[in-house]
Amino acid sequence: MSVNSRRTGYVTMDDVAREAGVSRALVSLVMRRSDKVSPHRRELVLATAQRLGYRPNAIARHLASHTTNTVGILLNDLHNPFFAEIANGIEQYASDLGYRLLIITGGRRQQRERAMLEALLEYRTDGLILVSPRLSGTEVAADVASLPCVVIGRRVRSSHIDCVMTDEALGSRTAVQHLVELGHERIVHIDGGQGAGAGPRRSGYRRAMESAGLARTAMVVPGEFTEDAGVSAAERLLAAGELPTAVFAANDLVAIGLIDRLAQHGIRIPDDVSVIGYDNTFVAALNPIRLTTIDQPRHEMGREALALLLERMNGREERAIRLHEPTLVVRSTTAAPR
Amino acid sequence: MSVNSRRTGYVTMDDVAREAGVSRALVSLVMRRSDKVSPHRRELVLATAQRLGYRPNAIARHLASHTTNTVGILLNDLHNPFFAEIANGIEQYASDLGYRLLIITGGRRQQRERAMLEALLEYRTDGLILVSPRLSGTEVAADVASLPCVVIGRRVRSSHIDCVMTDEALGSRTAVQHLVELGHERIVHIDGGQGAGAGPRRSGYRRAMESAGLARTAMVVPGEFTEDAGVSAAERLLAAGELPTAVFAANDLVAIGLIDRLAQHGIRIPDDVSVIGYDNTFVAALNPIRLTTIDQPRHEMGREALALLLERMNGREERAIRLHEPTLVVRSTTAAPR
DNA sequence: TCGACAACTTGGAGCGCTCCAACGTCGCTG
DNA sequence: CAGCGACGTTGGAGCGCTCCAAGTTGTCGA
Repeated sequence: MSVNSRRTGYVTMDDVAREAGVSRALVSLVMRRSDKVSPHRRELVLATAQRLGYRPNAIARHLASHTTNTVGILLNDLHNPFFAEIANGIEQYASDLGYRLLIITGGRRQQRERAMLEALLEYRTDGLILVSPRLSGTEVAADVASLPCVVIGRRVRSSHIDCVMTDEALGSRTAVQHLVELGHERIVHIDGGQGAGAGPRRSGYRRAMESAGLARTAMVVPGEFTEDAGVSAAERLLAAGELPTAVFAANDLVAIGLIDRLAQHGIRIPDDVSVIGYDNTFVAALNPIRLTTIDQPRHEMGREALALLLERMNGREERAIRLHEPTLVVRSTTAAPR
Repeated sequence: MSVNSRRTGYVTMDDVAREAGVSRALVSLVMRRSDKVSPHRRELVLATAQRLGYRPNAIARHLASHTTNTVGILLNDLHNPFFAEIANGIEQYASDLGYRLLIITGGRRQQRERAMLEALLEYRTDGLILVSPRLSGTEVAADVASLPCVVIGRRVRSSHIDCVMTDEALGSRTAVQHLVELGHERIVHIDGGQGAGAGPRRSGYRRAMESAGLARTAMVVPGEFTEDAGVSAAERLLAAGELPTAVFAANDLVAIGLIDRLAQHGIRIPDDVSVIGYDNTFVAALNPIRLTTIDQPRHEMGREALALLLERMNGREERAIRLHEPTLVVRSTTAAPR
């Protein structure tokens, strides 16, 4: 056993080189699949590496080459299917390209998100994708400075950060229009509070109601992006006495919580109240639920974020904003009012 | 601007040292929060680092210190809530401890899982957590060799690999017993095919049926861990003519697919057929679904896997197997047969 | 047969950090 | 006032790899 492998427990490039009787540089070339190595030598090196159980050390490679082949991802919350599906989209494309993902979740608190972002930056990944970050735009921009960076789900005004978003205003308008076309007038919006995208959805709702001539019946119930918030909102509506004929929920989870509580009170969906969600996560598609909702192409958005990142790495300087068009998915929770 | 920062675009420890008029080693000590630095110097260094915008390079640190403070996670599929919830459990504990997670998903194919594991190993993470790997136990054992490793969701017989599992046989028995106690006799099992845990659940079902004296009515419908498999199974049952009075599905998704298709045929759940799932992912708890199921403490399992890993890193030699007790969660999809 | 030119190889200088032996300094003790 | 720890601090030798300038071969036409 060589000196090195005795030290660290790992076989190193030096070990392979010594054993194969070639130089370390040659082994390096073989490992990097250079075509400047004669077939004979290549085979010799590969066979030796195999025999010794050599595995390249990515850490050392990264340090020496100043490139990591890794993209850092800052997620809000793995638990939320919306984020998981975006991550999945990134992941699949990345692994096709031979990129690795370093995933860190920021958790609910802004404070922690900052710490996590800080940690992520220490890894010197080739780029960064932030999914619905809670941090302020200026803070993000300052932190990531020179690193290629793409933000998903929010607009960040900084010339060196790209954004992948959906047109939230259009999404809201589409939702409201769908309900209006069915004949609804009393349409309530349950919002997403501080969450990313909540603001634009809320104002989109307001404008859509106005342009439909329904400004006077517009009403926003404060919420959050959770099922519980939907339950609370339902209770609030029930307590208020007269129910609206339709509800536009900030996301699918809110819609589901709402529907459940209303159902418990004998209110039928969509007969008595129509409900539309947002995101079209796989949960909305589940058959016992069959929620009408606004689709965001999560998979595609993840994929595109990575694509933009690669463009940046390859030198693109000008800023890119990708605005996806949200689309209406009609299922079983909306119908004409009685 | 120093030589270094001009080269790589980053401020290095040398830059800070030079600027502060101390040695690089001192800066290193400060960055590692050593208490062998005088308060005066510490402050000087920190202030200088702050001023220059210095951020430690984790890559270099890892190479020099032979420890990464990072744990590698190999997940089957981020999209499946079961895995996402386990990852979430690991993540929360890890970030409390200051550990990072390098998450890689193996995807469906075994071939790709092998490549991903290989890639993960190159990162020389301090440890490895494999969640329901598809690779054979011997292959896993050979690959991870000397690295601390914990497998979740499956038994791997290798003295240097720990396992965190639930007692699948007990889970199956619990499910069957619940149905038997309600008065069911014709209980069918839809299995998980090749997936991790499918085998033990299947045989657990068989044994439970036997000991309930129902061996003759036992029947296994081949499936997979997906909603679609549940749909197919439902069609198969419908085509077979006489329906069982109860179904034990391999997991929640299968149960949901099954319920949906049966419902489409006018079959009421649980009035006509009782259905019980497995996993108790958050989907099962959603109110429009309210699936009776067997709970696996996913969060806790993730947490424990990491805890075991840390023990290994701290020198534990003997093997640990943690067997969690699955528990019955009764909701609205099971009842006495008519 | 010789030189030129490919095609391959190689030594060595880093990458940015950790770690350790060694080196001041000091305030004290005898 | 020499001698001695204790405490801070430092230089330098790596960690395992990449990358490049500088060899070393081999081939081929003149």
